[in-house]
Amino acid sequence: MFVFDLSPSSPIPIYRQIVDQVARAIASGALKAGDELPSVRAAAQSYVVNPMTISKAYSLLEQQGLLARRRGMGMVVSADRAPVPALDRLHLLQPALDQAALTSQQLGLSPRQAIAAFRQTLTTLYQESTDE
Amino acid sequence: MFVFDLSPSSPIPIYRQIVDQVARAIASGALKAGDELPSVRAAAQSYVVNPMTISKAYSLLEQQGLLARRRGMGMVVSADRAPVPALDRLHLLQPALDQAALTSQQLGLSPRQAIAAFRQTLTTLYQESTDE
Amino acid sequence: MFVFDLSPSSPIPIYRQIVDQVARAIASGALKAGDELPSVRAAAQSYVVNPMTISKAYSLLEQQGLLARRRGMGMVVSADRAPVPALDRLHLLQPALDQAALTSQQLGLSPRQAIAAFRQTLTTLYQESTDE
Amino acid sequence: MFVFDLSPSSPIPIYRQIVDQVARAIASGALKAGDELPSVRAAAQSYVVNPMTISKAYSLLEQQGLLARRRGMGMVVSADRAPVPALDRLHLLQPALDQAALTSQQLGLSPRQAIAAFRQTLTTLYQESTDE
DNA sequence: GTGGTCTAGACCACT
DNA sequence: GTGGTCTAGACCACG
Repeated sequence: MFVFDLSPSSPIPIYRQIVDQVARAIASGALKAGDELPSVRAAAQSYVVNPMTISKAYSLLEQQGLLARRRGMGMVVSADRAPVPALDRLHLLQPALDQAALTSQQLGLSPRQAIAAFRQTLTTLYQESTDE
Repeated sequence: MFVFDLSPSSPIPIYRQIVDQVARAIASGALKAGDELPSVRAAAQSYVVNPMTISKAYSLLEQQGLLARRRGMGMVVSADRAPVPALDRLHLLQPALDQAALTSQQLGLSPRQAIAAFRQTLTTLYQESTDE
Repeated sequence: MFVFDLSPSSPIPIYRQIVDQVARAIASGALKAGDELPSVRAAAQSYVVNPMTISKAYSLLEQQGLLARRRGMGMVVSADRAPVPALDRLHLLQPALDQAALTSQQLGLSPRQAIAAFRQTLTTLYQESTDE
Repeated sequence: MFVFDLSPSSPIPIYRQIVDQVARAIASGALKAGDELPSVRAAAQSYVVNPMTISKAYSLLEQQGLLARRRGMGMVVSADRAPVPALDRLHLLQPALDQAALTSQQLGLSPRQAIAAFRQTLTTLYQESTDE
């Protein structure tokens, strides 16, 4: 069963965190067509969140065509979704890269410096997840 | 005169866009002590923004000690601000890098791919500003 | 044996689709007194539907007096049902017409356009069923 | 200012009624780009509905690109929406026509009868709105 | 059991 | 003033 990683204190609304995580999990293939998601009530209890917050996230994902409702039987990953090819996944990363590049430029840093810092950040992050 | 780059449709509030851009310009040395900023009225008119929004941004920058209010003469960059050393500027870049790295990981991309895409993004951006 | 035309993805609940179709078939004379309906189990298997859904639909039809339960032998169309006169059948059509007319008006279409489109729709539909 | 026609007793959820009506009004040209909608609070008070219900409808319309948020200044009809050509508006009517045609067929009515009844329905409805 | 809708009311952010 | 988010809790429809 899929696990969310929610930060209630983050400025990003909870429902948005859920939407983003599910969307990325589908894009990366971690969630496949037909996979079930935690029920609204179960997720609400697990993450100590109001059921409506979970429901709102699921509804948005349904509208995007990523999830499908099975009446009375919960939500599943939509059938018509192939894992997104790596090239398109890079597109999903682009906004974050644009932001970082712009900030770097406005700070007067060189591309060399920015890339070095990004490499360091990536290394640390990916190592953490390997450690677990 | 300093020029803002504002996107009303961005999820980042307008006043925040202003604050960030001014702060970075000062950190990078693009804005130096004594440099004048556009008046609230002028900026509001130029960028089709509510004057209160400009004013709020200036007030925040004043609170941070980056700008100083000269009565009847608009805002100027504070005198006591030396350009921030490159090492500290990297710290200002870190949040954007964290976001990009996290997104990359959730999309199932390799660090190699992410760095290559970031290098490309930087190259394009820095070239544009050279062209002008 | 009577055939249902069920759309699991339709916003109309499955049990309602069944009820409506059987009721209309009886009204039009397509189903006559004594005609048998598929057993709950058979229908559930054929249409990949929860048996309770079929059962619920049959129960509703029984309540309306359209179907009769013969113990151990499935459901049959009630004996006391004469085909509904055409005038009354028009009444059963009215809600669908009301909906179409209202939509047409809200879209700013002329009655002329709406009727032309409806005629086209009917022609296509009736032709299809003749072809089979 | 745009006026809704809400039926709290209808099986169609209130937020859906709002979404449909606004979408049709934009499609028909009754609402034009830049037109303002009633504020969430004002509408909630006028129609004796919870503000969240209005807000939900507006959010859905924003997602569809029909409405745009002006931060702190309410919702307006999105700028990039030309009135939908009549041909496309007929497409929006099609589902209702399909439903009516199918019902008519299942009732064993002739196309002639169905069209006559539809014409009558349209005439009554359009006259009513002229009378007002 | 499942999700959907709605309410009442609180708090926050933006302009 | 504007809309957005979240909660707590009720009720409904579907399978």
